Amino acid sequence: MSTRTTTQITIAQAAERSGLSAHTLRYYERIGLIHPVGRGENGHRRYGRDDLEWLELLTKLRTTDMPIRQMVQYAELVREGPHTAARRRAMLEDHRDAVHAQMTALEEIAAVLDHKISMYTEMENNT
Amino acid sequence: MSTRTTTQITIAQAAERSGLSAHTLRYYERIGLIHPVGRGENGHRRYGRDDLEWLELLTKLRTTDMPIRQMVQYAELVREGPHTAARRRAMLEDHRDAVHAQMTALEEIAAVLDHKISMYTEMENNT
DNA sequence: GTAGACGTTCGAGCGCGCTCTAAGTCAAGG
DNA sequence: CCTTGACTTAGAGCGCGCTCGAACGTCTAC
Repeated sequence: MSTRTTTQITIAQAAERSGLSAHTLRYYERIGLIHPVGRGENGHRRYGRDDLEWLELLTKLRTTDMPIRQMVQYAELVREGPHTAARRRAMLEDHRDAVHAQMTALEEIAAVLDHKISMYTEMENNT
Repeated sequence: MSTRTTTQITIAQAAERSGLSAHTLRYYERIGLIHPVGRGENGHRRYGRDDLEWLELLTKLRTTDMPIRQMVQYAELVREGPHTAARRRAMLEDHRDAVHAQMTALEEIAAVLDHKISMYTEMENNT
């Protein structure tokens, strides 16, 4: 029998590893973005491997501007079980498309910036 | 003598062409993001070619997440005259770098999403 | 001359995503 | 014992970027 003691860490450590603040971690839990995390004897939160992986996904989605409401929805689907897999995949696909669109826009604008910058450089040389 | 009557349009038209709301246009002017725009005899704003071009730049900077404070700073430099060109170029370069960083992050995450999506697809097929 | 569409100013309000405060619990160390 | 410090909760507050409302002015058509 394997006792499931998978590297339980404190909220401070989880904060440091995830790059989020302890405040934010509690906030995420409150709003249902994180499944209620386990507690130690003293009632303190203990974060395990899975929690950290989940946080990693969350931060990826956040940095690509997925709205929190959508992330909550995704989290709910995960909690509902495997039969929601198709819907989850659809959400990820939608988001991936959004990310692609974002990238296209960025590339276009980067080009415009390069153009403007070189115009400035030219101006500076022609004086 | 050329009379300077360069296609003066109303705020509603400027809103439509720029994709911003009239409310937002006035707001941008209030906070110094747009140099005070000309007025018709009735006191109504009249937007010209230059204004529209400026708006176009603004929206590009916004969609690439340049903070409004920074854009205001840039606008101030423009108003101060040509001797600020070097500083303006520096700002654009900084922002271009930020955009590149953003793009890199997006690419990385898009890859992760693709991976997760294909895992879901696999799951669905193996049942 | 009056309705209705469009414009003006000033200031308040809002949605998002945190961020922080206050008040309390608990454990370890001096 | 008492302090220190990491944790807990509930709820208030904040910065950003708009967004909207109220009250009023102006132009056009009927």
